[in-house]
Amino acid sequence: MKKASGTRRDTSLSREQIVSAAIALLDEAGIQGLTYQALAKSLATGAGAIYWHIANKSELLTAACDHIVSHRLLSVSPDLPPKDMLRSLALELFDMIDAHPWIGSGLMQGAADMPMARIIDALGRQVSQLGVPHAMEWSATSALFSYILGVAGQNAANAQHARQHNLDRSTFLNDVASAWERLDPAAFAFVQRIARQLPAHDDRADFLAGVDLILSGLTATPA
Amino acid sequence: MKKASGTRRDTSLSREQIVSAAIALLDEAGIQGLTYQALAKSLATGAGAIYWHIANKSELLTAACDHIVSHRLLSVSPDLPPKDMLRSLALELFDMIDAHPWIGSGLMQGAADMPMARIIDALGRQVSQLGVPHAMEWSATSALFSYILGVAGQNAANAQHARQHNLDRSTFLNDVASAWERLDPAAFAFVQRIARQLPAHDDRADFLAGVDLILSGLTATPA
DNA sequence: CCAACTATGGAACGACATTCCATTCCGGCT
DNA sequence: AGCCGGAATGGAATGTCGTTCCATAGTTGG
Repeated sequence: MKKASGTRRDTSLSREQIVSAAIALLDEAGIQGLTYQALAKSLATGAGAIYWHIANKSELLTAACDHIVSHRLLSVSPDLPPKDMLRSLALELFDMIDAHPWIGSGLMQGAADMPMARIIDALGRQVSQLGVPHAMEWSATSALFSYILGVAGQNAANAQHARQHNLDRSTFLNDVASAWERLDPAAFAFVQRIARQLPAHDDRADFLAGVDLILSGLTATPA
Repeated sequence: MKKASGTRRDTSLSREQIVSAAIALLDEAGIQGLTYQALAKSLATGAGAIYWHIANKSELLTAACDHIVSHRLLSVSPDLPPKDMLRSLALELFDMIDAHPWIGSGLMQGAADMPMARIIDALGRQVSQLGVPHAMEWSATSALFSYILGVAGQNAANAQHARQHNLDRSTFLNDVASAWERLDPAAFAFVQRIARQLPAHDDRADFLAGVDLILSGLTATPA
C-alpha cells in the first residue's frame, strides 16, 4: 500500500516534549482530558509515535507527576530547622496538588515509584533530622506521606467532580454542605453540625493544621 | 423485529442483589474485574437491566463502598473512652480496606458522599467527645479522615499493581525495596536507608502508629 | 381486557488504550 | 555515491468498556 499522505515532522519527538504536552493537557482538561488522541493532535503526530517513546498511559501519567514533583521539591528553601522545613515541604506539596489536582490520581496508581520515592525521601530526611528515634522514623514518615496522599486524593476527586459538573469551588462546597444538612440528624449528628462551616473553611489552613497535629505528636511522644 | 430469544428471569432484580454481585466481583477480581459484562453475566441478565436500577458505574462503586462501610461501622464496639474508640474505629477501617482494597478507589472517586459522610461522622463524634476545642473539631476530624483515605489509596494502588503482575505481598515489597536500594544514594539517602526495613514492616502497626501520632498531637495541643 | 408503567436483555454505539504495519529518515559502511 | 538496517513516524485496525437504545414482557389498575 501507499502511505505518502501526511508529511513527516522535521524534528523528532522526545520524551520531554511528550511529557510537557501531557502536562498541558492535564492542566487544561483534567485527567479525562489526557487521551492519546488529544495528545497526538497536540503534538501533530499519531498515537503510534508516542508509544515508541513511552510504554503506556500509566507510565505517561507517572512521568508527568514526576516532572512536577521533582521540580517542586527543588524549589523549597533549604536550611530551615527540620520542623519548619517539614511545614514548608508540606505547603509546597499542597500548592502543587492544588495547582495540578490530577497529581492525586497519578500518585495513587501503582507504579508511581519515582515521584513517591522523591516525596518520601524529602519528608524522611527531615523527620530524621528532627531526632525521631530510629524505630519510629519510618512510621512517622509514612504517616506524613499517607496524610498528604489522602489530601491529594480528595483534592483530585473534588476537582474531577467539579469539572464534570461545571461547578466552581464555592458552589461545590455549598452543594456538599446542603447535602450534609439534609441527612438524618440522628445518624449524622456531627456531619450535620459541621456542615455550616464547610463553605467557609480554608483547605490550606486545614491541611497545615493536620500536618502540625502529626508534627506535635511526633515531638511530644519521645518524652 | 422479534426478541423472544432468552427467557425472562422469574424474580426481578433489586439494587441489593446488584450491589452484592458487584462486591463479589470486586473482591474476586479487583476493580478491573467490575465490568458490566461480567456483572450482567453473574446476574444472568443484560447490561440494560442493571442500568434500570443503578445510574452508572460510579454510583455502583459508591453503593458497594457504602454497603461495606456502613456494615463495618456498625460492628465496632461502642462504649469505649473516645481515644480507644477512635483507635478501634481506625483499626476496623484498616481491616476493611485490607479485606477490600478496591474501597480505596471507590472513596477517591467524586460522588462518594454517603460512605464518606458515614466515616467522617463516626470519627467526628469521637473527636468531639475527646473534648477538642470546637474550632479544631473539623480540622482534627479532617486530618484523621485524610490520613485514613491516604492509607486506603496506597493499599488500593498496591493491591491493583500486585494483581496485575501476579505478585504476592512479600514479593511485591521485596521488589519495591530492591528498587529503592538501586536509587542514587546521594539523592535518596533516606529511602535507601529505610528500604531494608520495608519487607519486614507491619502495615497494620504502622497505620495504628500514625493514628496515635495524630491523637497524641490532638491531646497535647490544647495544653 | 386493555392501556400505562415497570423491567428486562441484548444489540448497537462511541470513546479509548493499545497494537500493527507500511513507510520514511538517518548514520555508517563499502 | 550507493546501499543497509535500525530508529521513528503516523495513521489505520483491534478489542474492551461504559452507556444508550429499543423491542418486548410482565404487571397493575381502571
